[in-house]
Amino acid sequence: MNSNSKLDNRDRAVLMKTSFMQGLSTNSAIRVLSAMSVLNLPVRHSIFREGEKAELFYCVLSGYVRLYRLSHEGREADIRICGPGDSFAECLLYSDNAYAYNAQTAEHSALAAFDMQMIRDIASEEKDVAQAVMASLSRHLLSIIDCVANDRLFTAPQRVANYILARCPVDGGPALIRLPFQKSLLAGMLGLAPEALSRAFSTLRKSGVTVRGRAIQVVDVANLRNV
Amino acid sequence: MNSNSKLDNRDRAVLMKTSFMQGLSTNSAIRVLSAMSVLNLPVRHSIFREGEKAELFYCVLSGYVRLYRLSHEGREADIRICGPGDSFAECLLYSDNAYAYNAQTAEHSALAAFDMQMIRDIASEEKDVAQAVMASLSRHLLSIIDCVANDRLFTAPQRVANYILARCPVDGGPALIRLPFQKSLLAGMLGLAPEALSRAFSTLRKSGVTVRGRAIQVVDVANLRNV
DNA sequence: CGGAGATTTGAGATGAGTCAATCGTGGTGG
DNA sequence: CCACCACGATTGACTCATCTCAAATCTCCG
Repeated sequence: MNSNSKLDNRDRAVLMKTSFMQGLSTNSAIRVLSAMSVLNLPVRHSIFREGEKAELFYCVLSGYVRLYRLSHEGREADIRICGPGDSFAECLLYSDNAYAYNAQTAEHSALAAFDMQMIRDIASEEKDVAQAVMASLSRHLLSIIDCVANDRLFTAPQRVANYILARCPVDGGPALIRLPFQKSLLAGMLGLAPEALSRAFSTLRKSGVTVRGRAIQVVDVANLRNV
Repeated sequence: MNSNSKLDNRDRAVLMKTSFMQGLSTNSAIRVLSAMSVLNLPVRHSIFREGEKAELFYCVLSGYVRLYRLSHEGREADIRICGPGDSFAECLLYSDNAYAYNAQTAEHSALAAFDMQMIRDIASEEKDVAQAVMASLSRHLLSIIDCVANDRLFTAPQRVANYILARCPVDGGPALIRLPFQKSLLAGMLGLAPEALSRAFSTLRKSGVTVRGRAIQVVDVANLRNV
């Protein structure tokens, strides 16, 4: 199950477009790749648990990964959903050495796993690698700031509308988008119970949002912005 | 009001203990200091607004700074409260060039303001500066992850108990701590309305927490952990 | 000591979670 | 190709947490 494998062409293409690896010099890219190996994991497979010693960080090549925390009573709260191109746990490169949350695959997924110590060493020698780390950290910080602000400012239907709008290619008129994953994942991502997401969708029906399976149809994007 | 001034001894001591500046070589520290100036700002003074072009990032030397976002209808949500030693807006060093939130002083405060472009240049030449930036970003990312997880997993009294426990010097028995700022700031920090914080404190009374002004008394720290 | 601002308290409204039952759907195997 | 099964999604009923508004009280600063 937990098979290590060579980097195939598709994975390589995704990896090089990652915010972490894009823009690296050839030399740096080669060095970074030598600190990496590929994992192919089945659905719902634990990648690491909170508190474990952190020796690897990851980039998602395909599939989706759920980062979450547990409460004492066993309730789960999602912190971030990572899709192709996203990296996670790089925040531990220059900080604590224990993972701060649990990570598990939400689908069958391919991951690039980087050896932290090796990347630390490379980053201290290659400026562009250090810069890539900083860019990646900055991006995450900004996206999680959005998450806090959304949680605190908006209701469930508003957060769902925001999510839809952020993925609509157009500024006005009709749009049709497809969820890249199950609704229960989206619910966790928005900090909602699945039932709450469902109700949010049905609230949005009167704003011109129709949901059928993973397909979401918006009558008028401009109108949805008023929610 | 917005007076620039020289770095006095107390400010200098705080600045050098910042996660951003501690551990820098003498040479790097000198270069970084040359990219910095000190601001003395009165209470409730806007430092920057969301969307403005970002040319400076900051370290708090004394006082407190509130980072927050506004909803369309004008409601405010705090994202982070920064105290002495904390830095903010460094996440824009290698990312967007517009501030992602509003910042205002919550008290009369002294700030160190760093020129982003100059720090970027220095970081590309001095490894230890780049490393300091990464360490600072990592720390923030981890702390805001805690914030999301707390919001999503815990109720108001639990979040307040967590806050108190994190500041108790002892593991068990009685403890006495002092809030470093107004309760309304703490409320925003925990994602609560001031009324909700007040009610949370009164809920915690039966767990041995007594509040008088800014003084918080805990009968038995070990017991509070059960909340 | 006075007064502005902060905090507390009460009452009511609302958003979201939980539990349970039902519905739909996609995948599997006959 | 169809029937069935398992799991995800939806809906309803209810509970609980937190917000809002308003009034009363407290506290700290000048």
